[in-house]
Amino acid sequence: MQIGELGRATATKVETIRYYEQTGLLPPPARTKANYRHYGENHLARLSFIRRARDLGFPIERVRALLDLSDDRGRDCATIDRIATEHLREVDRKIADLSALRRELSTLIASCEGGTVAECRILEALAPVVGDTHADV
Amino acid sequence: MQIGELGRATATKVETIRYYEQTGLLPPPARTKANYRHYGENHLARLSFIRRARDLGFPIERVRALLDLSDDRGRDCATIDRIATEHLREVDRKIADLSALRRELSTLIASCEGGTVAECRILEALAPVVGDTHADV
DNA sequence: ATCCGCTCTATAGTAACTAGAGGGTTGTGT
DNA sequence: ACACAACCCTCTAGTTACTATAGAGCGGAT
Repeated sequence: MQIGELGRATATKVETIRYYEQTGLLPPPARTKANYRHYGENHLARLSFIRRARDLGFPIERVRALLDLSDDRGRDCATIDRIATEHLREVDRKIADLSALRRELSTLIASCEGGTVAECRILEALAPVVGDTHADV
Repeated sequence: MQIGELGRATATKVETIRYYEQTGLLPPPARTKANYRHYGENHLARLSFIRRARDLGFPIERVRALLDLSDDRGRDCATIDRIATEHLREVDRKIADLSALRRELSTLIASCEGGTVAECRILEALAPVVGDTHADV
């Protein structure tokens, strides 16, 4: 598979793929004798993961950490457990936020179908956490 | 509330808040006579929404569209319905991806507790959609 | 053989912050 | 009253994660 096809399969611009290779997120693929990049299934899986994780709001370094969980065969369970648990907590937080947003969007749509432009509480779906005075990311 | 306090309450750097004001995402607040920005509850709610929506991977323009749903009192139901339904679809997609990732993380953690560093299928959680040859965002 | 659409490298530009310089303000301590 | 830390201000420059452009090579179809 060449770069354009990989791009289409993952909704990624060709330039972005080359950028990921530059920054070491995607391993350099084999080259044809015309110096074209040649990708396989493993690249497809990895790039798909990167793109979708990015779409979910994980910064590059967090994506890299998730990929490392998959790559590093030689790490001990305690370390893997700690890192995975951390990620799990963040995933749960994101799911909770999305569910709240989903509920408000549904309500909004339902009230529209009912004919009334109801008061929109969408902002309250992602309301501030009370008492969260330190709130470091 | 002044800018630093608002920043702490929403885990946002002061510079970022001023940047959001510059770009029109956050309305300019009142000023004290020393020219300090002075914020109220509405700013807090709005900024919280912006930050959390950004954390969920929505680009600024999409956040703006969501905020407009909340702001624009004068729009007809058909328009609101169309936009909200679009957002809902994306939210559902994100929830599905996060749920898959959550499942794989849980499996990984469980296998660790079982003592074995099991084969990690985390990459497959966000595997490419087969036959998705166009895949535009 | 030539055209069109792909690929290559290298560099410059954009979006969304982030950090720093240089300077004013406000609350607390003596 | 004065100092001093911890705020705030504007303005500008730097960083991250792409995105676009320039200039050139490859490769299947006509």
